[in-house]
Amino acid sequence: MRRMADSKALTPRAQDFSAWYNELIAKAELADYSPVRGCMVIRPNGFAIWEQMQAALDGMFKDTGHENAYFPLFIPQSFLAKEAEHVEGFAPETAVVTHGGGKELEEPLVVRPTSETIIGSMFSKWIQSYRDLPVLMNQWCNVVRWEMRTRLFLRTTEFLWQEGHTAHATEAEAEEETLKMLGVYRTFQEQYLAIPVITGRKTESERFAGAMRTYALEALMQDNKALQMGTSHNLGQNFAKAFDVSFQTADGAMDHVWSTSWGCSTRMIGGMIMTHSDDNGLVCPPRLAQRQVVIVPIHKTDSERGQVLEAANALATDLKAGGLRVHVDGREGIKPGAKYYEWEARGVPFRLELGPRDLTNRSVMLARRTGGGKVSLGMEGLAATLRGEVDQMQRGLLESARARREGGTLRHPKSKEEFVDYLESGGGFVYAGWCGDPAVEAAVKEQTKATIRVLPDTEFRVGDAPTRCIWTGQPAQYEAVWARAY
RNA sequence: CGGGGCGUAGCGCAGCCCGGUAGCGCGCUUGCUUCGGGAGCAAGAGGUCCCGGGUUCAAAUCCCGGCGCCCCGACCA
Repeated sequence: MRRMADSKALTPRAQDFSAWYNELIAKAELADYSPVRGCMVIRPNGFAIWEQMQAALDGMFKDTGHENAYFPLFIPQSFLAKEAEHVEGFAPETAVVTHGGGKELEEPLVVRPTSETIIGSMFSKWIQSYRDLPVLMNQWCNVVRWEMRTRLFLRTTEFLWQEGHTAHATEAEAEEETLKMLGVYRTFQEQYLAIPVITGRKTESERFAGAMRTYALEALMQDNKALQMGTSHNLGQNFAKAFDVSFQTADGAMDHVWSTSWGCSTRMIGGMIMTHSDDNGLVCPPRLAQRQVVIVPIHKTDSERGQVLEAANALATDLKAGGLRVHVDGREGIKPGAKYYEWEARGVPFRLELGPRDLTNRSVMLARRTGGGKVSLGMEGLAATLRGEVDQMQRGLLESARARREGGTLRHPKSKEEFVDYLESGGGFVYAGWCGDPAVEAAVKEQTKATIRVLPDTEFRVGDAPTRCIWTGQPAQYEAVWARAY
């Protein structure tokens, strides 16, 4: 009995975080390995989460004036080369198609690692006047980056994402857009994923290849490693110049547009897993759960079964009308306990147990995936009660994730030794002064494996900014957040 | 690309050292009994032992050569 229980349980996080992560994904049936190295199959349970994310983000993009479009998978190889930094950054990780229809192609085609180039070439056709601006587009698509080492959801050769691409008449407008979308991501990640993020600027070493400035959102996972949850780039006029995206201004002059791009991907699913889940399996924030409530009917005899199932279905109908996503698990031949374990592993936020005793009492047993055991509830007003539970769990997940992050954060170490010790002993974010020298970044990485995740926005800082670089003791140019990262 | 590990039933593994009819657990199918925290019994289905050579009367097992995957390091959403 003991052994059987063990064989069904996940490796505990404390024992081996990486094994736990992989086993959880298998057990919750979120994804599986493909026959092709480095690629993943997203299974229905995982894809449903992605669909919830897409729906929420897509609405937010449209609310901010963006339109969806679709640009092709294949990009002429020469396009990448038009922006010097861009080709240097992406060439090593592209997949290239050399043959089609049994013949060698005149020009090889790159499978898109991102679409700035093809979009730049199209924008140059479509944009003539300042009256055409701004152009605010987004596309949902797959991209391919030939990675050396992969990990389900966090880094795979092919992944799903959205990439927003915009063109503006002025630098200020482009910067505003870049920051606006960073804010949209932040709202989404806090309100839906329940993941607290730090926003800020990337340093030169982590700037997007071809961008003028890159901003990012960084979250801290349960193992105290940082995960980049999305990026937003002010591309300046770099791609506009490379692809001649120019327009006539109101006073008749010619200028190149200022463009932006921003993206976030299925990696967020990995971030969600590593932020909230526990040794029993996935914990899915209720706003993103395809099934917020699962009803498990309990019965002994056939007549009970009929009655209980009927009541369960009626309850489901009622709750659905009340705006909840509900599933009745009427499978036969599986004991209720087995169903409990299964739905817990899959991250369903709420379980309702409905049996003969409940029918007599006009009650139902509620079990929460996080934040408390079972309680008996009356049937009256249950939908409203559960909507309240959804909100409460959603807030609770964000709050506890924020508390955990702050617990794993060191602000302003007193010495270089304290800084290094913290990073080397499995600590999370460290806020410390930085003189701005890239060589310091490299040296810190060499010794501690930690990098500057972000130069944080003001609101994430506490107290007076450090005056000295933690590494060199020189005057600090920036306050930086350091961590080991995925 | 460097280091480590592993390829045997859907999944996890044993068997290999010491060659001789391919096994165990979970899962799956059918039936009966069960059902408020991972059910029990009974009967079944399911395998080119990663691939290709070689040695041998005989290879999952020994030898040679490939391939693949996972984990740990250098790059990356």
